[in-house]
Amino acid sequence: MTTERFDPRTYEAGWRERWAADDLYRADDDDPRDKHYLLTMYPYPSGDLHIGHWYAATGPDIVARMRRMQGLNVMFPMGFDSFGLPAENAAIDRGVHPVEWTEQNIERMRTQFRSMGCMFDWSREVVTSDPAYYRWTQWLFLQFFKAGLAYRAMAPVDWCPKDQVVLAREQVEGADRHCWRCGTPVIKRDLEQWFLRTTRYADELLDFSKIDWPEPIRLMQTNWVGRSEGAEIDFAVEADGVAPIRVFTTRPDTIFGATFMVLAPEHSAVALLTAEERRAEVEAYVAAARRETEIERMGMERDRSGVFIGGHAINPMTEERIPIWIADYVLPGYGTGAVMGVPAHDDRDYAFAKRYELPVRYVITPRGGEVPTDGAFLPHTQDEVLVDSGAFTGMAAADAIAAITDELAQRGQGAAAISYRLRDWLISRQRYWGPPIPIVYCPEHGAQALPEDQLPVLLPLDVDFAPTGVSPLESHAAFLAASCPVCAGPARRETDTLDTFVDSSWYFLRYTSPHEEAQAWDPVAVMRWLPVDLYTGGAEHAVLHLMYARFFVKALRDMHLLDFDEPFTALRNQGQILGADHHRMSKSRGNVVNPDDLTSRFGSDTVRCFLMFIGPWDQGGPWNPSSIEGVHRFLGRVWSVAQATDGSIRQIPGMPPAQSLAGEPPGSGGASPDEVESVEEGSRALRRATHRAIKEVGEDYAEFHFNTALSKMMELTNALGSARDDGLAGTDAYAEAVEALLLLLAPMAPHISEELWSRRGKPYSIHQQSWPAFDPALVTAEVIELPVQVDGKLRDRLAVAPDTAADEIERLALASERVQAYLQGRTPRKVVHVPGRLVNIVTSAS
RNA sequence: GGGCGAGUGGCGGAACGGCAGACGCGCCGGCUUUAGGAGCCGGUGUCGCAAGACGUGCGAGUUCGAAUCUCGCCUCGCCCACCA
Repeated sequence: MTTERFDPRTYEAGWRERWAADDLYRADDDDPRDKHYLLTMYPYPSGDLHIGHWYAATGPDIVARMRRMQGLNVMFPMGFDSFGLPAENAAIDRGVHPVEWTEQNIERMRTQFRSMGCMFDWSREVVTSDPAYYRWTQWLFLQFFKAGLAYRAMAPVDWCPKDQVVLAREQVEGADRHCWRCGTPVIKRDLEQWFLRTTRYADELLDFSKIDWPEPIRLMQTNWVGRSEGAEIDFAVEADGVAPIRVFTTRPDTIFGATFMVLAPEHSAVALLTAEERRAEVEAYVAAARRETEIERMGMERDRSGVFIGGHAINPMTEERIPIWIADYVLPGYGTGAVMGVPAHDDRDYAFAKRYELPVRYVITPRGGEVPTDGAFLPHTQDEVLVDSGAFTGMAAADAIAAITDELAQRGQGAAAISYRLRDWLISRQRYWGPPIPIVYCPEHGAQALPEDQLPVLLPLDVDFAPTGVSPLESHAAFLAASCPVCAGPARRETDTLDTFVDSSWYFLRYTSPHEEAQAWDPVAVMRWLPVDLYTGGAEHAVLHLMYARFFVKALRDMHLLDFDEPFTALRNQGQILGADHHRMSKSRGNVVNPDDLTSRFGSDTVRCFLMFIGPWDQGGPWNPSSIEGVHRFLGRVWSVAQATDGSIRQIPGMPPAQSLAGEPPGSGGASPDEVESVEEGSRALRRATHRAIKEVGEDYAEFHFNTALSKMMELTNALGSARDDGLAGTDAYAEAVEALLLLLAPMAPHISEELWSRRGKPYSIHQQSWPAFDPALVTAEVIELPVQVDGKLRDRLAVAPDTAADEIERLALASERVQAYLQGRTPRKVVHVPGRLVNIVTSAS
C-alpha cells in the first residue's frame, strides 16, 4: 500500500466545513449527560487574531474536547467584547464609524477563529455592542441602581488626559500611575461620576474557599481589597462646635506616642480648624495638592511636606495638646483621611516629625530592649512591650491593641474598626462607544432611572467623535432630549457610557441563552450551566475583570437574580507569548506574529501542537518558531505509522535488512519460532507503551501540561515506528496503539486525527468517540531497571520484574560485581531500598 | 520599599526528596540525491584517549540520598506602592 504524502492542506479545511455543517460542537441544553461549562476569555475585536489568541484558545479547546470524549456535555462558547475605545479612536483617526469598524473586525476574526479548528459553539456567540446585548447591560445597571449599589457622586477621580476619559482605580497601573490603555500618566480631577458599590462586598471578595483559583490571583485580589484591622479613635479638638476628629490606626497600642495629628489636605474639617493667621498658607497647600498629578505627588514623597494649620487636638490617653497638620501623605480615600502621628513607631510619621521638628516619644520597646537615646526610629519587632504608657506600661504590645481599644470604647472615644483599600468601582466613561447609562435628569426630580420598557437606550449613529473631554453624546440634541419618568416633563439624558468591564461582568451568563429577547438570561438555562466549571484567560485581569465578575455575581445573588456565589469554580491562567524581541506583541513595535502565514505553510494542527509544545502553558515565553519543523515532522510520522500495514516494512537503505515477516501475517506458519517470539515480545512492549501513554496524556491534559502530553505522544509514535520496522504493523497491538494515539491526539490536533481515523475506516467523528481507557495492569513496564547506588553514587543497574521480593533485590544488589568492586571489602552499614525506585548501599559513617 | 514567582546543556524545556537533561530544536557523522533541500539511521551536558571525575545561579544546612526541602545572598520577571 502506498500512502499519500503528508499534506494537511489537502484535508484540514474540508473537515472544518463538515464539523460546522454537522453542528458537531453545539451544546444542547436538554442533553441528559453532566454539563461542563468551559470558558475562555472573549477577545476585544482589534482586527486580527494574533498568535497569542491561538495560544490562549488552544489549551482550553484541548481540555474541552477531552471532557467531551469523556462523556460530559461540554459548552465552550466564544464571543466578542466589542465596546471600547479603539473603535472610537479608529473613527477619529480614519473616519470609519465604530459600528462599521467593529463589524468588519469581528467578521474577520470569526473567520480566523474558525481556521484554528476549535470546538467553539458559535450558535451561542455574544457581541456586547449589539443592542440585543447592551439592552440587558443597561437593564442590569438599573437593577444595581434600584438596589442602592449604583450611585453618582462627586469625587477626585483618575483622568487620562490623552484618552479624555476617567478611569477606574483598577485601570491605573504602575509606579507612574499611568492609563492601562495608552500609558499616559493620569491626573486627578474632581468630577461627578457613577460608581458601583464594590466595597460592600469587600469581605466576601476575600473568601476563596469555594473556588480553585491560582494562588497569585488570589493574592493579588486579597492585596487589592487590602483589609486592615485596627481601631477608629476620636480626638477632641480645640474649636467650639467642631466635632472630634476620627482617625484610623492599625496600632492603637502606640497611642501614648501620638504627638501630632495629620489630616489629608482634602479633609472636610481642615477649613474649620485652620487658624486665621495660617489660612493663606494652608489654602495654598491644599490647592497645590489638588493640582498635582499622582506622579508629582509621588515626587513629593521624599519631601514629606505638610503645613501646620494652627489648630490643636487632645490625645485621649495622654490628654496632651497636639498640633494638627495637613500633609499629602495622608490619603483622603483611605480610613478616615486622618491619622495620629506616632513618629517613634511609624517611619512615615518619623520622617515628617524630623522635617518639622515634632517631638518623638517612645512608647514601645522590644522586650528587654532600651529606647534609643539619639532620637532614631524604632522599627516594629515581634516581641514588644509598652513603656511610658500609663496603666498599660509593661503590657505586651499584642495584648495592648485590644486593651487600649476596649478602654477607649468604654469612654466612648473609639472602637475596633476595619479598613479596606478597595474603592468603589467607577463605571461612567465620557466616551461614545459603550452602553449609554439609562438615566435621565429632571430639573424637578433629579436623576431618575429610565423605565425598563424604554430600553435599550440606543447609541445614535450620527455623532461627532472629536474628543472634547465630555461624551460625544453631549452635543447630540435628539439624544439628549428625554422626559422625566416621574412628571413626564422635559428631562436631559445622561451622556456618559458604561465601562466595558461592565459588559464583561455578565457575558458568561448570556452565553446560556444568547437569543433570549424578553430577559437578560433564561433562569433555567443559567441554573443548568452556571457556575462556569473552568475559566481560562490572562492573569492581567486579576483585579479587573476577574474581580468585577465576582462582585457582579454576588450582588445579583443578593438581588435574587442568581443562586450561586462565584462565577468561576476553577481558573487557569495562560502565560503570555511575547514577541521575538521579548517584548509584548504590539503593532507599534512591529513584533506581532500572524498565525495565518504559519497555518498556510504547516496547517492548523502543526501550529496548535507547536504552541502547546513551547513549554508549560501557564508560562508563555518569547516567540521562537525554530522548532515548529520538529512538531510538523512528528505529525508526519503519525501520518506514516498510522497507515502502515504488515506489508509496509521499510527497508532502511544502507542498513542490514530488518528482521522481517514481510509478506506474511505475523505469527503465521512461515515464521521461525524466534520470529514469533520476537513479535510476541514486541507486542507486549507496545501494549504497555500504549496504556502508559493513555494514562499519562489524560492526566497531563487535565492539568494543562500540554507540553509533556505531546512529548509522551511523540514517544508512543516513536515506539510505533520501531514496532513497524520490527514487523508488527499487522498485529492487534499495533492497531490498538495507532487508534489510541489518534484518540489521544484528537484534542490537540483535531484534523489529522479525524483524517487518519477516517482512513482506517473508523466511524465519523473521532471527536464523538469515547476517551480511551487504560488497563492498570499494563501501565508499568515488564522489567524495570533499578539503579543501585553505593553511598549515593550510581554504580550499577538491576533489571528485575516489578514484583521481585525486596530481600531478593537487596541480595542481587549486594552480589553485583560492580557494587563489590566499590565496596572494596567494606561491610555495608545500611541498605536503603525504596521499592521500585532504587537501592542505596551505605558504607560511610554519617 | 513590600509581596509573589523563576534561575537546569548551544536553545525551548523534562524530572511524587531517589538514574539530572525525557521530548524536541540545533549541531556532528552516515545513507539516499547530479546538487541543494526533504527524508531516514546514529551521535551529542562538561573535562578526559580511557577508567573516571565534575555538573541544576552562589554559599551554608537537613537527609542514606537535594534541581526539588530550610536559611542567607545574587540575578531576572510580575504585581502593589505614602493604605496609617
